[in-house]
Amino acid sequence: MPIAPGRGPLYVQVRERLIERIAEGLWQPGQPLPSEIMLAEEFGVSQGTVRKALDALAADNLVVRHQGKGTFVATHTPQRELFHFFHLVGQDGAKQMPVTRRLLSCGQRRAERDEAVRLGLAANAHVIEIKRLRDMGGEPAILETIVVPARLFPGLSEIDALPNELYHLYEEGYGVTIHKAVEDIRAVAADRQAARVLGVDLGAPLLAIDRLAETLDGTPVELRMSLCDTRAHAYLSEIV
Amino acid sequence: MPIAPGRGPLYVQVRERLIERIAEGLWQPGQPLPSEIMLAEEFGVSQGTVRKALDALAADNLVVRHQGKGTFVATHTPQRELFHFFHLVGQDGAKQMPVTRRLLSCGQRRAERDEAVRLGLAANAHVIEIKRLRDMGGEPAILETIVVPARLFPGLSEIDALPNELYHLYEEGYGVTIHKAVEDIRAVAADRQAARVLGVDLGAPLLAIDRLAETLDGTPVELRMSLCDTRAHAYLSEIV
DNA sequence: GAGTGGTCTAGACCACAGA
DNA sequence: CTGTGGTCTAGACCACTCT
Repeated sequence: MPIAPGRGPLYVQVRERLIERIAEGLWQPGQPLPSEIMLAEEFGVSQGTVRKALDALAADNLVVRHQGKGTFVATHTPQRELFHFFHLVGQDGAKQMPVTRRLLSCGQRRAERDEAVRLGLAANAHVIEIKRLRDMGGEPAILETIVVPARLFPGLSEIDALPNELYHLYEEGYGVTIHKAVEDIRAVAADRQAARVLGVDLGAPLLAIDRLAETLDGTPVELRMSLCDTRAHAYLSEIV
Repeated sequence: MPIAPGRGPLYVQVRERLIERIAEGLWQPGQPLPSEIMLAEEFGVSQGTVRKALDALAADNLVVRHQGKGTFVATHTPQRELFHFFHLVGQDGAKQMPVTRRLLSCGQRRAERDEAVRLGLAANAHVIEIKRLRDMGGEPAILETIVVPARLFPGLSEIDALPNELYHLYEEGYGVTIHKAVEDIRAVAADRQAARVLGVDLGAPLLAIDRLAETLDGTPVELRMSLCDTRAHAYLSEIV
C-alpha cells in the first residue's frame, strides 16, 4: 500500500506503519523485517526514506540492525533486560544479575482497586501475584511483588520454576513484549515481612521501586514493587 | 581544515571536531554555529554529511536546531533544568519547581578525601559548600548539600541571593556548562538535622540522591546530595 | 557472487525566519 | 527576497554475511 501524501513527513508515516505491524505481531520478535528495498517498493518511497524510518526505530530499541544480515524485531535477552530494565549496582558501580533466592508465594486473586485502575482492568478482574526474594552478590537484597492480569498469562501461576528474567518468558510464552516502563521511587520503612526476609531491622529505610510496564501499544501489563536494601547497593540513574 | 580520510566514517569525525570546539568554548552557549553549507565547505564534505553530524549532536542535547534560523549551542534554561535534571514529581505525576526556602549555610572549606577523589582535586583543595532547604508545593521536601571546586567558582560563596537553578548561574557567571550527571539513589534514616528541617521523625526513611555532574569534556564539577521526604513526592525514572 | 545494511554525494524542493 | 534547516530522491561505492 503506497503512502498517501499530505499527512506530514513520509519517513514519519513509514515509521508509524512499521510500528503498527510490529505491535500487532505481523513480524515476531527476533524475526527479520523485509529489506529496505522491499519496503521502499511497497510504500512507494525511496530507500533513503525507509532508512530514516528504520534508523528511528533502532534508536527507540524497537528493531536491531545488522550489516549484511538485515533488520530484526528487538527481543528480550537477559543482557538487554539487565542493562535496560535493571538499575541496581554494587559499590563499585558494576551491575550484577539478581538471582531469585526463594519464591515466597505465587497465585491468583482478585485485583485491588488501584491495581485494576493502573492495569486498566475491570474492578473485579483476576490477577496473578508473584512474590519472591532476590539476592545480589549472595545476600538477600530485593523483596519483589509482581502483579499481572491473569487473562494475558494463562497458566503462569502454575509454573514451578519461574526464570530469573520474566520479560523473556512473557515474550516467548505469552506473546507479550514489554517495551517501556515508568518507575516511582520512594524511601519507606521496612514492615515485618520485609524486615524478616531481607534481614534488616523493623522500620529500617528501604528503597521502594514501583514500576508500571507497558507493551508497545501502550497497554499496561505488569505492576512490580521492589523493596530494596540499599546499604550495599544503589539505584543508578544516568542523566545525559 | 579538511578532514583526513581513513579514520572511520566522515560524519563521526565531523561530529567529534564540532564537539571539541563546543567544549573549548569557541561557540558559546546560545550562540549560532556556522550554517551547514559553511561547515561542509570548511571540512570538505557534503552538506548531507554535516547534517548527519549535527542531527547526532541535537539528539545528545548539545545543540538546538531551528528551521529558518540556524543551529545553536544548547543552554541551561530553567525549563531544561527542571525537565532534564530534576526528577521529583507529586502524587499526580506532575513536576513542580522546587523553591529554596532557606539557605542553611554557604562557605569555603577543605575537601574531604572522597570529595577530592570524586571531583578530581588535590587532597587539600578548597571547595565551596552550599546547604539549603527546598520546598515542593509549599512544604519543606529536600535538604540539599552542594559541593563544588572553589577554583572554578571564584566568589560563589559570597553571593547573597543564590538562584533557584544553579546550572544557569554556573554557565552564565563562570562559563561552566553541566552536560551530564550520574545519580546514586539510596534509602537512609533521617539524622538530627534532616529530621529537624524536613519535619520528620528521627530515623524516618528518606531518599538520598547522590549526584556527580560533569561538563562536556568529562570534568566532574559538582557533587550534590539531596535528602528527600518522599511521603508526598517520588523520584520518577522512565525506561524507554 | 548475491543480498544486506552503512556511508557519501549532488541536487531538488519545501517551510520558516527575518530584513 | 535571501538564508536557514527539513525532506526526499537517485545513484555510487563500501563492508559484511551467507551460500
